[in-house]
Amino acid sequence: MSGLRVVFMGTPVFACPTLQKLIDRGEDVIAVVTQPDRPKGRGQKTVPPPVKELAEQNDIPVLQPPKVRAPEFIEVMKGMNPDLIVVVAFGQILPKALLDIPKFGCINVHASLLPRYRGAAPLNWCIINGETETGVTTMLMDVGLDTGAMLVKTTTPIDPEEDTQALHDRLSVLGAETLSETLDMLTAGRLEPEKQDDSLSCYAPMLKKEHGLIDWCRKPLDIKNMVRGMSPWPGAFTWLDGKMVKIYKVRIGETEDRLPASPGTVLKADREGIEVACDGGAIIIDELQLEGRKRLSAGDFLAGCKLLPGVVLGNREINLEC
RNA sequence: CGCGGGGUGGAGCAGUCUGGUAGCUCGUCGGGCUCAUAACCCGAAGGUCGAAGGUUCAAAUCCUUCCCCCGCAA
Repeated sequence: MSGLRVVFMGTPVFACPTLQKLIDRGEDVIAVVTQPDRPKGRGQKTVPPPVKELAEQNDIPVLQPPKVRAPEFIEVMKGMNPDLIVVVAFGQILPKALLDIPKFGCINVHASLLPRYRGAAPLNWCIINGETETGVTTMLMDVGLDTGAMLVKTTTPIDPEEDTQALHDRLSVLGAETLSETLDMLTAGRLEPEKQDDSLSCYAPMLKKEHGLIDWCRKPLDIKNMVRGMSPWPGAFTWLDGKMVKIYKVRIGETEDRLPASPGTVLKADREGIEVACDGGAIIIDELQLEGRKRLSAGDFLAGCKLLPGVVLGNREINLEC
């Protein structure tokens, strides 16, 4: 408990543990700002952001401005006279007029080791690029995108088998803890903001669906990392029989000598998995999902779909009866 | 009413258009073969075909309504 008047800004599930932490600490969370309810999912039903639901459960006033840079919203925020604004995966850029309002500024929880992986999708890109370590950084926000001075940094190793979902769940909790630590230091007057070295920075842009298309011409390790980084969303995929197939889990095949096979060719398909040729080796698919169907293990998938060696994946044309 | 696919023994699927004996690949159980096996051979059990109503001599199949799952889209 630091007795701070805090406004929390965040939107998805990732932000919830941090909001919960603020509540548990007994901070005076005077308002929660989140994105407007939006049509989402099958049926396009309008649903509230996860952060909104958590806030309402705790009787915290919720604001959902379409644009936080709107002058009217800035005025509302000024009127609240917050000591601090905590921002976690909010989804909108905060203008200087907003950043200048709180006495202690705006603190952001970012899911990477800054200055690496600034931007919207740090978790995914860390895994896609095969990083072995990542973490959470809290920073004092400035007008740039994730360029503010760093406050507290927590690192954690990335397991070679970990996918984005698992990392997401871990880092969302780690983020809450890191923020808590940051607040402790803030109230103790021990924070020492450290400027980011821009020359070491890189960006993690928002993922698009196309990022998930598997290029079988790449190395086994690259493909495996890509599948991990895309799971569960947007999902790595390839084409089979003119249908989209999502690939959720793969292994790297034995790099024994093989007859040359063009990338994407199914080498073997049995309950052990579906082995597919790629550059310099093979990838074994363990878990996949045909469009409109359930997510299945390779064994279950093959029980109902005769997938024979020689079939080539990825070229979006019909080449077998399934 | 955003678009589309699907619910059939324990798992995954075919059969539905052109109503008429419940099928396939596995799994399970029993037996056999084998030094041995997740391999192979033989046999068996196991299903109100998502639910309700309707049409019909007869419905997994045709008509109506409802429930659930999933891909796109976000």
